[in-house]
Amino acid sequence: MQPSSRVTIRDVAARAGVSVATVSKVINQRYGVAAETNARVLAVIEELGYEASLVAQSLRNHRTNVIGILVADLEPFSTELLKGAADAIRGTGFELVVYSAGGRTSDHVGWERRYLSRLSGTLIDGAVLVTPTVTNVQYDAPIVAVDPHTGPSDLLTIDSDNLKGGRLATEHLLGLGHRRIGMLTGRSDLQSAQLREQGYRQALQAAGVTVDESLVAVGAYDPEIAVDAARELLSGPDRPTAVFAANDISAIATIEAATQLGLRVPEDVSVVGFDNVPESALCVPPLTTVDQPIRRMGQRAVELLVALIRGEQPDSFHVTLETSLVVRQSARAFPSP
Amino acid sequence: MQPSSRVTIRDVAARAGVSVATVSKVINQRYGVAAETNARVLAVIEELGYEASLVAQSLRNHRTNVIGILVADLEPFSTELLKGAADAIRGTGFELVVYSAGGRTSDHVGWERRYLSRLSGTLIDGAVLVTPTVTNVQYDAPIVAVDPHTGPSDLLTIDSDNLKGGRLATEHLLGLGHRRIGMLTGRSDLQSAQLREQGYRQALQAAGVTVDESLVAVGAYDPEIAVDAARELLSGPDRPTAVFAANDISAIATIEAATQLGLRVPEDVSVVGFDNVPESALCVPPLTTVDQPIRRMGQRAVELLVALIRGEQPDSFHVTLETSLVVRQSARAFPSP
DNA sequence: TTGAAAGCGCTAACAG
DNA sequence: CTGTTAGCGCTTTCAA
Repeated sequence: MQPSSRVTIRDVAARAGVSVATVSKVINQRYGVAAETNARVLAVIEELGYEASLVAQSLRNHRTNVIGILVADLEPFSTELLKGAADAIRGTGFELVVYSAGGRTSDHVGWERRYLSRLSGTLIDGAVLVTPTVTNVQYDAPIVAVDPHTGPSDLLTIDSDNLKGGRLATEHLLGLGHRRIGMLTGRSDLQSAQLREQGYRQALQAAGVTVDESLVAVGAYDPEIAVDAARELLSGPDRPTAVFAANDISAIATIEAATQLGLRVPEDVSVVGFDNVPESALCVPPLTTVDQPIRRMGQRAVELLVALIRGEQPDSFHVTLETSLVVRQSARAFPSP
Repeated sequence: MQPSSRVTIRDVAARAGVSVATVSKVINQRYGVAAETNARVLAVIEELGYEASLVAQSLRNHRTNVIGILVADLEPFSTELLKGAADAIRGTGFELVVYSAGGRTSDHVGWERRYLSRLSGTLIDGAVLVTPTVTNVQYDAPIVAVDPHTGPSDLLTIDSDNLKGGRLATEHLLGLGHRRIGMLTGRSDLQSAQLREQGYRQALQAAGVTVDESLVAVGAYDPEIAVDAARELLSGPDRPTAVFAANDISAIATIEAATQLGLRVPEDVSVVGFDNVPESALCVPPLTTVDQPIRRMGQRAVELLVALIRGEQPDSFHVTLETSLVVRQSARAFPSP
């Protein structure tokens, strides 16, 4: 990158024959600039194609009008959330920047603390944290957490009714006649994962089915971990006839594992997922899953954050949206008719 | 936001009883710091939870190791691309930041020039431009364009075989017996839109069908514009029996418009889309569409950009990936059997 | 081995 | 109305 090729405020000032302060005033529409000077500076700005450096500006001003969305990775869930966030940002006057920690969060717990430290106060006025790995990120800037970490926290949070969702999925399988129902659990540090598992256990218990712990394996919301765990789960002689996976990614991985083992879905194993990301409809067979309104969660998170930044009192500290069952074709009656 | 609550290098220096310069050296692992001092500073950094401000750093250093992805909006196409970009970024040592112009690009042509000006040189080392609205963004930082603007350009570009895709879609419809085939075109400033339309025209011509210009309407890749255009197109007494929409979003909008008009898809109108975003499988009926490998495009774009930033010669200046037809259920034989 | 000072691009007081 | 100056948080000479 050649030095000096970027147009700075000094270039504009020099070309217009004024000081940088004057140019700054023109840019920020401050009072005290002669109409003629104003016009001349504006012309030079146009001519040179000058735009103020966001970085330099935010180092001075503490308000930047950009909000950050910090995600562990860019995968179906987080990108779906981004669509909702984008919907909500329009017309607010804020801009959106997304930071991705680049997956593999396992080897870097606390990435959001790091990112927040690096960005907040400068660059962003507030942040939405998606599936954070820690509970307490105390910062001066407003923060909203989506699908938060377990444990008590003073953060504002958005989530969906994971407990009910877990129950719904399991009850569906029970209703189809399954009794040996396995579960691929999620990222144990997230509330959502714990609640989905709890819903699973509650539903089984309510139906008088004892949980066989050998049928519960960790999928960690991760496709690779899930595919291994699912293979293991489905390999035994006494394998489950149905599997509830804690998210769609794991459910898809389960179908993959089943296929590798020569098992057909849903004829030999039924699979139910969680999330209802668009990919769940693409998979073969189309996935029966629990819908959580991901886009709406992204929207609410941004709305809440913007209100906070504007100094308004939030009307609620924890928002929980509804979940519901979406029946497609990956689960069917047992024993097979 | 309370002032002074952010931990800065000065806080660390004060607490460790050294100068900021020394702290900086410790952070950057420069030579010339006593082992003992080093340890003490490190301890304070840990204690205070200090992280260097990305903004301040990048104002000084011209290298930041972050690359930017500039998108017009966060919708199915761009988010799909992001997934590929995220795949490619792992292990490169670069971080990813996504900037969204917040849709409604129509009222702001040249958003990417503005963003680039605001970010490049500071904050990002290079950028991927997704569906840019202008052709010449000359910058000191490396740039790769995905689905580029029309007209000659010196940018490195990634796209897919849009001409062939347009032909494939139209030939499929012709093969089903359709002759009155309408088209909902895309954003006319993008090469992809022009080529898809050209493919449509070529296929019709090759089949000896004259293009009825009243059957060609502008959808602009935009759901709202598309739904209106589709309604118009399908309202006439002499309506088309099939519509090729320039992207899946428009195709889904077409199905919506048809439904509003009391027309069934595919019984009364066949619809074919373009992109094969996950949403295309979710729609009712599942969309027959042209697949372009969006994730792979995102991957290639990032790979190319990283190579460029590292000063390597790119092996190619324009990468065009394959397109293929995906038959689902939104198009069927005409006349209906 | 350490620190003082300059400066990245910008804005805000304050003088002129 | 305009320019000078200081400083945001950081890194990098250069002296001490």
